Amino acid sequence: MKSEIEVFREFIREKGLRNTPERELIIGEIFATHDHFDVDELYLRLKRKKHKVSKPSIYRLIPYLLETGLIQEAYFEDGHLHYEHIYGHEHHCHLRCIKCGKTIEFQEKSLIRLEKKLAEKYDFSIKGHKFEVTGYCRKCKAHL
Amino acid sequence: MKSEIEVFREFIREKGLRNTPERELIIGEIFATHDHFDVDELYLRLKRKKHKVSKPSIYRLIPYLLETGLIQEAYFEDGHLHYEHIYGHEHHCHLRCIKCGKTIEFQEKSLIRLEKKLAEKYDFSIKGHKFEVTGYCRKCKAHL
DNA sequence: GTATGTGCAAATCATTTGCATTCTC
DNA sequence: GAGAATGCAAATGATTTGCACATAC
Repeated sequence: MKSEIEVFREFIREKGLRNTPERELIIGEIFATHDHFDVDELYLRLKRKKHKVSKPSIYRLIPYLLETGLIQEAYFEDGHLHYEHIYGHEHHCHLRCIKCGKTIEFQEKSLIRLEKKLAEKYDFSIKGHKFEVTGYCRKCKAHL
Repeated sequence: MKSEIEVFREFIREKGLRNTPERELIIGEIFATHDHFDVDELYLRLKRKKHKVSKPSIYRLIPYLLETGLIQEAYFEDGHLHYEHIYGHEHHCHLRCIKCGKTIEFQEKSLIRLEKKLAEKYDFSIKGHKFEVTGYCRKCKAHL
């Protein structure tokens, strides 16, 4: 399987754009942990490692990463979007605690079937889906 | 079935808060159409009808409406949240066109079963779910 | 060499907040 | 009459943009 960077380089080449060390640093950092991320947090992680990358460069890169399918929007919370890298993962959904933010990822093949059914019924060309279940985790529901 | 306003009045009373004509106007406007709404659009709709309601009043009301379950967040798009009224509707999910924004609502009982399964498996107390399928509608996929 | 990408600072846009005033209970 | 809610204007925070400079191709 191609690495994330290779996928991105190919995309850049096909589009006639230019690659830069900043972009590779950002992508490297996104894939450095399994966690979800948001722009500010990603920026701080890069800064901590003494990498000189500005926030606008991150904001400008995100649409391309979405387009390549390397990342996707995960959820909107605390006034901003949170993303996750999906390249190399199976598609998954989220079970998220409203109180502490704990997130569990799970796979659900039945949703793919449902997607196909909808595509047919409504004559849509499906690009993806987001299934988010919210509630209280074991610990938090005990203290409600 | 109680009207939306009655539900809200009851909530206000129980909480020891105060009701106002502004709040009733906002709620009335939210339920005046079947469409989704966002704050700015709702504000303009009220303005057009010569109703004097400020945006902060809308913003301050929304958390209460979410708490009563009269409305819910529908999706984040164009830099802000979109809501929909759900009181009196069956729970539904969205199929949305990425290009033109056309949205189809559909019901899916199987998701409730899935929710229950997850609740058991991960020991969560489930509050709700959001299932959003995105793609291109018939018209838009023709012009890709 | 060209024109894309970068960082900075300023602008924009959604949302929140402080505050004086008004209104509900 | 006390405390909530309102509207306004200012503050905040996320994101975007203009621009001069750097650099990838």
